[in-house]
Amino acid sequence: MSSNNDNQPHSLPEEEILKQRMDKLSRLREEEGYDPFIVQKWDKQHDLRYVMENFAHLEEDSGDESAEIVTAGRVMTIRKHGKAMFVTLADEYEQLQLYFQFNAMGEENYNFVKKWVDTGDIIGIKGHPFRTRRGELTLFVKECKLLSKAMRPLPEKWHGLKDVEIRYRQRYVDTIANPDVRDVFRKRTKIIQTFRKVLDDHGSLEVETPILSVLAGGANARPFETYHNALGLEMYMRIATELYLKRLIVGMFGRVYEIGKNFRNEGIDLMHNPEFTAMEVYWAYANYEDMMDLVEEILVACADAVGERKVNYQGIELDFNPPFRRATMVDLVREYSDFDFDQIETDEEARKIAREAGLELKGHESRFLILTEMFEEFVEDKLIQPTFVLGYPTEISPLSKRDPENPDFTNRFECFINGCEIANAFSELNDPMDQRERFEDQLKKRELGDEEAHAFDEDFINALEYGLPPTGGLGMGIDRIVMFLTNSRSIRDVILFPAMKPKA
RNA sequence: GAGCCGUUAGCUCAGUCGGCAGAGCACCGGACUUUUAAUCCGGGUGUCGUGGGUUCGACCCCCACACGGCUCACCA
Repeated sequence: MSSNNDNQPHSLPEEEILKQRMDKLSRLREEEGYDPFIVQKWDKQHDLRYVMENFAHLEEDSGDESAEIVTAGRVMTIRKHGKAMFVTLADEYEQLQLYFQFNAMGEENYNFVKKWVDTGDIIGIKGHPFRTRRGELTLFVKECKLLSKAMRPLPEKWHGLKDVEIRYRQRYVDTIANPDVRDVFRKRTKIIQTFRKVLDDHGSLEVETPILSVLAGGANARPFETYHNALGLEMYMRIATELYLKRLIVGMFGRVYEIGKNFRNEGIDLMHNPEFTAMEVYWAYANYEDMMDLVEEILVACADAVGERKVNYQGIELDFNPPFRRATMVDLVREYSDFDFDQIETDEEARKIAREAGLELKGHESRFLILTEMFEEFVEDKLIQPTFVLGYPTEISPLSKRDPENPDFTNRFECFINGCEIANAFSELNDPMDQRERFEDQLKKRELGDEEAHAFDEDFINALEYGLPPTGGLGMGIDRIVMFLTNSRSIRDVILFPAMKPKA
C-alpha cells in the first residue's frame, strides 16, 4: 500500500506470482524429492494429431484399451472434480483432453498430479484413447510425469493474448496462446521451401554472399553502418544481394540464387521491417521475360503449397492464376491518369503536366522521373491483382539493360499485388562501359543529396569487364508474399521477432 | 521525422462529476469420480506507463517523456 513507508522494496504482483510458484517448486522438491527441471527426456511416441486422426472412429462412452499412447505437451486448462480431473493438453499441432481418475491411475500418481501440476506445465502421458459421454475424444491417463514447470501464468484462456506489444516482444507467449500464429509461420516456411524447390528444379544453385561489406550496393536504400574492430573498418549491412550474385554469373555459375535477409535503414510500417527476407535469382542466357514466367511459376506454386490460388486478403480476392496482366508504365499512367507520355517529348512539357496534375516538383525533374512519379501517384495502389509493370525508365534503373528499341527505357519489370511491389526483375546490364556511366550518374544524384543513390562499385565493373553473359535477374520480397498468402495485415505478423524499440 | 489514438490486476476489459480502484478468467485455500468458459464456498494479488504541475484531494485536469497502434513521409 502507498501508506507503507518502510525501506523494503515493494514487491510487485508479478513478482508475487513468481514467488508463489517458486515456493511451490521448493515444496515439491522437499516433500516429494522430485525436481521437474532435472528430467532429461520423455519418449514421446505419438503426437496429439496422431491420436485425433487414428481414434476419431471411437464411439461415445467407449474406448480402445489396447492402444498404448505415449505423448506429451503443455497443460492449457485443468478442471478438477475431486477424485477425477480433466486437463486440456496441447502440443505443436493439436489439443486433446486428458482424463485422470483416482482409481485408474493409483492414489500416489493421482494425488501428485492433483497437487503439483499447474496450467502451463509440461507433462508426459501414458494412456489409452476413449470418447466421453459428451462426445469428446479423450486420453484415459494411466501414468503422468511432470517434465517441466511453468513459473509464469498463461494468458487468459477465453480471450487469449491480444496485446500486440506483448505478442511481438514475447512471441513465445503469443504462439502458446494463439495456435493460429504458429500456423502462419508454418506457412511461411512452406512458402520459402517452395521457392527453393522451384528454383532448384530449374537447376539454380543456392549460394551465400556477404552480409557485411565495405560497400552496400545493388539497390536504392540507406544501409546500416557497423564497425569491424580487428580490421579497424567501417562496414555496412547489405541492402541487396544483386552485385555479388552477378559476379558469380561472371564466374561461370550458370544459375544462382540466394534467400536471406537484407537490411535497410528506413522507417517501419505495415509493409516495412528494417530487416526483411528477399530472394534473388540470376540465370545466364535468360532475359526479363523468362523472369516474368518464373515469378508466375513461383507464386502459383506458393499459393498451391499453402492453400488456393484465389485467396482472400483483408476482404479482397487476390487471384494468383496465371498469366498475370502485363502492361507498360506509360500505358498504365495513360489508363489511370489520361496523361500520355508517348506524346511528351521534353522535360519542360512533362513538368508542366505534372504541375497540372498536382505533383510537387523541384524543377529539375526529367520526363522519365515524372513518369515514374505519376505512376506512383496515380497507378501503383490500384494494381490489386498480380500485375507486371514493364518499361521502366533507364534513369531509375541503373543495373538494367536498355530496351534496344528505346534506350531511354529498360527491359525491366516489377510485379505488384494489392498495390505493393513484390518483385523486381530485368535483363541485366552487362556492358561495363554503360555500367560505369550509370554509376557515375548515381554518384551525381548522391552529390545532389540523394542518400539512397547507388554506390559506385569499381570491382563490379571490373567483373563485367571479364564478360557477363546475357542474364535475367529477379528479386522478390518474401515477407510480403507470405502476408498475402496468410491474410496478414502487417509485415510484423509474418516476422517471428519484428523490430521493436526497447521498452525501458 | 509529423499528426491522431492508446497505456488500469498475470490476461481480457470496465470505471468516476476530481472524493477509499472494479469484473471475468487466471492465481491461492477448501469441496466435488465424465467435465469442457465445470460448479460451489472463501481470498483482490494494483505506484491506474514514467516524471512533473494544478488542487484540500488526481486513474480522471494540464505539461513533458517512454512504449505501442493507426495515418503520413521514406521505402521493398
